Amino acid sequence: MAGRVSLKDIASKCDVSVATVSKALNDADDIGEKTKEYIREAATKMGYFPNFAAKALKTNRTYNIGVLFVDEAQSGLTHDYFSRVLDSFKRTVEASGYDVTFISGGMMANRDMTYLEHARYRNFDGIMIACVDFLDPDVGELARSSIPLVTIDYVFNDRSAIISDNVQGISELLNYIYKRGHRKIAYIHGADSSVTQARLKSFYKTAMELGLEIPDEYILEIDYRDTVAALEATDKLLDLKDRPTCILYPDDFSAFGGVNAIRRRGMKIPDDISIAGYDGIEIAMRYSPQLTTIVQDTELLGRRAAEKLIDSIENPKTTFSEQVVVTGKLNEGESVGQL
Amino acid sequence: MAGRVSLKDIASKCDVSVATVSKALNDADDIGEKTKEYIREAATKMGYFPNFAAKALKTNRTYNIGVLFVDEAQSGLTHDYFSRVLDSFKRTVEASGYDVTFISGGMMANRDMTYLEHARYRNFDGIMIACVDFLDPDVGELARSSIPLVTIDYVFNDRSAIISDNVQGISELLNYIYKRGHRKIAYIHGADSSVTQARLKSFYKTAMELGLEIPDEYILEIDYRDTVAALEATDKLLDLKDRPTCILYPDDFSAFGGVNAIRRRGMKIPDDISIAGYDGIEIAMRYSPQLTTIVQDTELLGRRAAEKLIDSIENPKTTFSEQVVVTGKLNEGESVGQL
DNA sequence: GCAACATTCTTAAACGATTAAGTGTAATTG
DNA sequence: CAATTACACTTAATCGTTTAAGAATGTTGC
Repeated sequence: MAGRVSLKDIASKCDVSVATVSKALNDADDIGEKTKEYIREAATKMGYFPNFAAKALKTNRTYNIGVLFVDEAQSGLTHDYFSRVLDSFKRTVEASGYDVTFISGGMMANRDMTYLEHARYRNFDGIMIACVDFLDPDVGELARSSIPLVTIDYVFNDRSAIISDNVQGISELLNYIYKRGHRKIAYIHGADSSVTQARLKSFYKTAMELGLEIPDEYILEIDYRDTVAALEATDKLLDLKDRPTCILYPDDFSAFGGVNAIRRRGMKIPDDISIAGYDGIEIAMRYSPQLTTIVQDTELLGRRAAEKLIDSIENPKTTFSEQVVVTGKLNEGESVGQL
Repeated sequence: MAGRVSLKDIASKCDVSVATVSKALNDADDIGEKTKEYIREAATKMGYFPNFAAKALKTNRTYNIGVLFVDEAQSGLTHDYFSRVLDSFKRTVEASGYDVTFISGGMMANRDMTYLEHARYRNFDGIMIACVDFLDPDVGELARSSIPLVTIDYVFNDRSAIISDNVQGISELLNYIYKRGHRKIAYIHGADSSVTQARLKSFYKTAMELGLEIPDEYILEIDYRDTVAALEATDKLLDLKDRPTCILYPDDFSAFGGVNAIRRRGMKIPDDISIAGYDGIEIAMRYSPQLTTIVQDTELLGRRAAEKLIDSIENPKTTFSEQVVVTGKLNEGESVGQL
């Protein structure tokens, strides 16, 4: 009700010094039990809660975590996969008393700041980076700073990272498709990145293990989440004399682009051709034919990232950098037919 | 490189007082031009940027905006429509030097805070509320506070709000469907809320204007974004002796649930039955048949919300509360056939 | 009975900025 | 030329906390 109540107000009300009030509320051990009780009671009665800025100024701790989250494709928060990771991350850090603030580049209080400057200005206790162009020098500068940090799906030299197990995912997916009788498998993969490289490598390795021949024209590259490019790439594959019987897409979203191309020709999934996506976005699981895909454990990815980050904030001595791998789960779905 | 540089450091380096440095950097008019230049130069050379906490403590301005964004359906940030609004909001406020921090309820620094307490603790300059249960008493408490605030798609007494024009949207959609020759139109609407009420009212009004008969069994209620419920509701409609020729869904997402029910029966869209969604989420625009839907102008919604909020933060005297209505745009798509 | 210690509180400095009020010098004015 | 004004700076208080160091009181040990 009243304007903000400060320690001073409580102090005068209780006839003690400001220091006593501060210590009482922080449960210091040089304050008597009865005094503590008395002060605490008055504090709640007066509706006191600490002034964040003052506390931050003095303690150099903000309980605020900066999140760098700039979709390369400019689709921002709309990217389903990372949105979920972020959401899980947010819930976990909040449970430990941290807030989440977005790190922005560009203009900031009429001054052009780099990500690092912004992070230092806001004095974030830690930083999470996801879904950005990791080759951006500004991002690199941030990663080289001394601020506790965790990245998702990208490993910076000697910094903690949570990465989804793309090797296992592709391998499991490919094995499943093989088991369903497919031998002619095409892979439309995403644009170059560490994730793409891991997947491609796993694809070739698994194919070799299975004794599969993969002609060069079965491998195409498009941008992630580009339904139009996916449509065109699919058309190219369907135009081949020796058509694949199954097509892998970089992500579920672009798989939908493939579906369009396939439907346009009057072909049916999975009867005439099989497809598989990656990520397990909600709509893919709900739509029919339900997509065969690797469901990323976004909940776990976000939570692990949060846990790791908080750990390195609160125990800087004992915490070491590490890469945590989170495995996805095959959703068999209905889009890969039995041959 | 060095630890943080403070005004004091610059002051001693430049042989002036701290006050002079502060004023020089803030371009006060009682500092000589050459001195300003000299100090500014030293400041950049030393890598100075202000300490946010100190500034906030003194000026009582944080340049931080709290966003309350709790999906009722627990899907958090994954809600496509609001994610986009938030993204646009974020970009706009950042351009004016504000940051965005999530307001969380529940645990916060080992104390259970209400939204308002959290907002006051962080000293947000302003607050944006979207995508929450507006009947939650905690949300109401926040709305009744004196902090500048803007809501999206809900109007609190005497507070600014940005709302999408549901009346116009439904009307335009229904008129289009009518023009395509449909007379038997069913409406599966969302759960009760101000948005739902506006749409329903508009639906009935427009139907009356067009002289349409809407039997009661054509009107069903489900939760928003519930594909399973949408599937079941669709089945109910398709089981009627007197089937509708077109079905409206609460949102694009649930429309996909309807598509499943329809496809399951071997029926084709729009040949055997027509459907329409609402929102214009990305996948709906990319998938075939492209959904007939009202595309919400999420970019504008977010931007207007940001503009309004910043205005009321920076010009508290001259700014008045108002409700801004943002109209959507009909996407004709391919899911409503010509009869 | 007095040094030593524990307990509980207070004093005061500090964090890094902003800003009203004060000071000293130079320029203007009637 | 004395008085006023303008200019360019400094002093010092302040925002709301934390925390090291000091002080007052009571307790213990020998």
